[in-house]
Amino acid sequence: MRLPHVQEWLAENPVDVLCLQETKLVDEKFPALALQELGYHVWYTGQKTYNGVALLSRLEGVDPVYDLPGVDAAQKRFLAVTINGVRVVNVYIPNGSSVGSDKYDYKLQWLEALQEFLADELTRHDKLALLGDYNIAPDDRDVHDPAAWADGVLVSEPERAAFGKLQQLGLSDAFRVGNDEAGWFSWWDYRQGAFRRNMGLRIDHILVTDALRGALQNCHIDKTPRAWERPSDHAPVIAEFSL
DNA sequence: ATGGTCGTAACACGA
Repeated sequence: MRLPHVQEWLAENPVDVLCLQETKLVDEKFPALALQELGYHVWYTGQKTYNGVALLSRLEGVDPVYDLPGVDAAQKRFLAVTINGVRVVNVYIPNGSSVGSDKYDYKLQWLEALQEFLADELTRHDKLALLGDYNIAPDDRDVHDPAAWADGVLVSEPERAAFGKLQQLGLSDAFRVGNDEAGWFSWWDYRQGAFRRNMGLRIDHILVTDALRGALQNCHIDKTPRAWERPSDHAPVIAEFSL
């Protein structure tokens, strides 16, 4: 976790809720105090070197869940907390490595388990947001070079179908509520000067129920921290609601 | 050209 970057970003963007993925820290090493000092309640579940998710909130939260039922609990990729009546579900969906690999099969299984979890949660929560690193570019507008990426991991039809099933549960892609343009990305490879050349993918998303969609004021991607020194390869997605 | 970068960790691996 790049704590100085989180602190610097929050100073400019004092959001009510922040979801982090790939913290890559065991819980004993999570910088809870530094974030509490900024006025946040924190929840986190992590492991050494890989995965790890965290959730920050200015308001108190209840009913935390630290594992997605039905998948390997050793991989820390899931964290749900209810804040101000909104069920916030933070996910780090598996990357999948390459189409046809064991990791790809695991990704599709994980997405199936996520759909089942959400179908149940949605019976109890009118206002729900599913957000994080999905490792899926929903359609070709979300890919800098669709021909080069065709059928590869992050864009393959089964992955996009799984994303579609999440939408069919009644969830809307907040970014697409107000923007149908191609060429807006949230992740750029470290190689080949990909960020400078805007060779990216939009794989980080905020999906919301209709009750939240009605309160959505705007949704955008902040490319600023991707240009910082030693950055994350992702850029934050920001959604604003009037609740 | 089946490459390239990054971080952690270890001389490889996952992203």
